[in-house]
Amino acid sequence: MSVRVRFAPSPTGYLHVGGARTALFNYLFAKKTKGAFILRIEDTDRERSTVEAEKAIMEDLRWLGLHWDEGPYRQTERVDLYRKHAEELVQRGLAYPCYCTEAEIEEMREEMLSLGIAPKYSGRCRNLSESDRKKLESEGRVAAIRFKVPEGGEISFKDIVRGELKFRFSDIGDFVIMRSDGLPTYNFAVVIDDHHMNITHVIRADEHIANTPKQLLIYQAFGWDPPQFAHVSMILGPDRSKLSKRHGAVAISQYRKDGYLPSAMDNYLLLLGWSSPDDREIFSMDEMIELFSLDRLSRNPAIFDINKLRWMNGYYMRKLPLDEVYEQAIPFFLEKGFPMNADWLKKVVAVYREHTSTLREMVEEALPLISFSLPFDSSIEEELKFDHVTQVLKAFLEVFTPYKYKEVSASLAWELLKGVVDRVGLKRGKVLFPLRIALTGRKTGPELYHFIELIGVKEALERAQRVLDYLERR
RNA sequence: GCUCCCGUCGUCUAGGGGUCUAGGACACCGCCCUUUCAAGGCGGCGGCACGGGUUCGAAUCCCGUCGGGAGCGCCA
Repeated sequence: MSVRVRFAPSPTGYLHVGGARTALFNYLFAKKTKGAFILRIEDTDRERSTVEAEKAIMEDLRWLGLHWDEGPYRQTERVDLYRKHAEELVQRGLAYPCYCTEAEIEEMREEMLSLGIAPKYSGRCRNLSESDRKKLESEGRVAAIRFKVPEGGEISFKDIVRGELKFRFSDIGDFVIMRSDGLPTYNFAVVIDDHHMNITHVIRADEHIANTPKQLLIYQAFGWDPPQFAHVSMILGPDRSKLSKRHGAVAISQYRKDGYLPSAMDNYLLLLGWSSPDDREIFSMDEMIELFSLDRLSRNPAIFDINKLRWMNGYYMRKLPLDEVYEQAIPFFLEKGFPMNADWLKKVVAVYREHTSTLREMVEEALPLISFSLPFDSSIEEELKFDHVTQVLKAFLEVFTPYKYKEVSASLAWELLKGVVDRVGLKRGKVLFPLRIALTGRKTGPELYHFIELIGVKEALERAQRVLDYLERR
């Protein structure tokens, strides 16, 4: 039987890094085994599910390059299926209607907790007679349906990443499978769907381990073969608790907005819980697919390290084909008001990607190319207070003026700059640094000759002249 | 409280009885390069949670302790 896996987010928020990693693992496994990757939207929580969230999640999955082969299936479009199966269980005596209210259950829960026993459903409605039911219904109570968990015994399964896992029935209370609003609960819908969708492997986060015995019970009740399970450890924040908003950005869309590349994101996520047989860490999507295997999944939780992501993103910015980085950078250039001249912008990318870590940073660094205004910030002005600065500017004007209307390459610009240095007769740094300040208004940036090539000699001369006038007027 | 999961450099990890003086990557520190910041090159710092076993031999196997995490919902 060919592999079929699914990613099943609930559309109650944006795709976060943990979900993205789960999706990635499923995707890689599907591609690796030439199986199918299915997208299923678990939207049975009507309160919190939104179509916006669903769209956002799909957009982020596409951005990451995790394209699904089937779906999206929505659980709210399949309620008849769940209802039918729930009724079957009731008829067979494996499930029963429960009339307890939320308040009553909460009360029981508190009480058990205070008594120091595991808070699970008491089974109060388990053995209701037909007349009891009628009476409760006449009170206007609407029933939920609970699964009847066997009294004694245990259930075990073999997890691909964790090995044999065992649970006692006595620790599991009768759990709701159909809510009083007629929609299935997670534990029920997953099983019905995974079975009907012929899912062969369930790759999901660690936090679902405790749900697995309940799901197994349902498989058993229907006489279905369960899929194989692979429970991946969770992604934690720096304080070792489950990664959440208070740890900083967790939404994939936020990383996109911050100027991260999807390829870097995928690669980094892969390393959070998976390692290659050799020491390699950088993989293209094709290589990931080629190398991925479930048996190299890590058992321990991983802390999300933005630092390494940043490094990796910078690495990808430098290694990826120029055109690809340029494509990704376009929105950032637009946002900052850069002129949309593709040839020129590609040169800008070629220069500025060398020393920045994100697209946003790269564009921010390149801002002096399109904006220049005096006076500079006071900390920058400090650098212009030396006597030799006017001398430097004059020498620059003299050397570059003959090239005012010419195309000057970076290498020619470099030759000319060396001429300026000679003319001033000071050390390179003494000459080039103030010149950098004057032309860019910043202390840092790419090599000056690159900068001059990018803005053109005419613009450079104008800037130098303006700074010179400004200094002399002072 | 109960159940379950997990403990190798600060972080991600390799390792699965001898080849471990524990390997790689990020971060950090230093040096080189240099026109600034980076990038790059070279080098350095740094870890098997603890205690008992088993064994000729344990990071690796077993037990316990401690620590961290998750679950215990008519959320998923």
